[in-house]
Amino acid sequence: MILWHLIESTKRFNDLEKLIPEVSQKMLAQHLRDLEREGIVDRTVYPIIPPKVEYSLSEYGRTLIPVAEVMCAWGEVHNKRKYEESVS
Amino acid sequence: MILWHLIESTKRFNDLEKLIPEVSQKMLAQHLRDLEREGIVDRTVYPIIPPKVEYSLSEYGRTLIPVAEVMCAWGEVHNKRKYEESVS
DNA sequence: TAATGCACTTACTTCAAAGTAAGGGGTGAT
DNA sequence: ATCACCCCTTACTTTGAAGTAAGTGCATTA
Repeated sequence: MILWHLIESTKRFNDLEKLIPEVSQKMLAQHLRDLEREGIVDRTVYPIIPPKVEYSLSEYGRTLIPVAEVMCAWGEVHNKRKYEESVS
Repeated sequence: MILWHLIESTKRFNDLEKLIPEVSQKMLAQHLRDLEREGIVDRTVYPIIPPKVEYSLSEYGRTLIPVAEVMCAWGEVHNKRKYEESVS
């Protein structure tokens, strides 16, 4: 989910919070830390006030894009199928 | 995991139990039921004694194969990377 | 007669992941 | 002087997923 938004472009913490309101601050921070530790996202801190922290996909993280896309594509078909099921 | 083994061939409940010893009977049964309800696996019961129940990927389930493969491929690269990290 | 195999289900327990709520540190705006 | 913004962290609670253990039903085997 987080990654999905970072594919599009670099995002700030606050941006991600707004884009994914169903995830709490705690979880967002934790997952971002995990992704950073795995080297999947890059974290850039600007030492200004108010603070600004940018997250982006690392080169390594970008290798996940095809994986995300194939999963997403399948998910859409799956949803469509379930929808058609509920209609009929 | 379950699906991964079913890609290869049709399997009986007991086969899956032996192939994936780290998952309990309960979980296996539950996941198989879920997968069946989603139409991803087919369940064939042979009314013989002792009972025989076969699970296989449905046509729909087979659409997941490319997804599983791309995920698996990425996972291998990820593991390799982590291994090389731990060596250096 | 008792034990075994197959394919589960059920009841109870445990544990980690996630939710909730609050704080903190520093500055700029009201 | 106080509030708000930004990016989190910490402490406590809750929830749901999975583990464990036992039971079921029928027939063959020892």
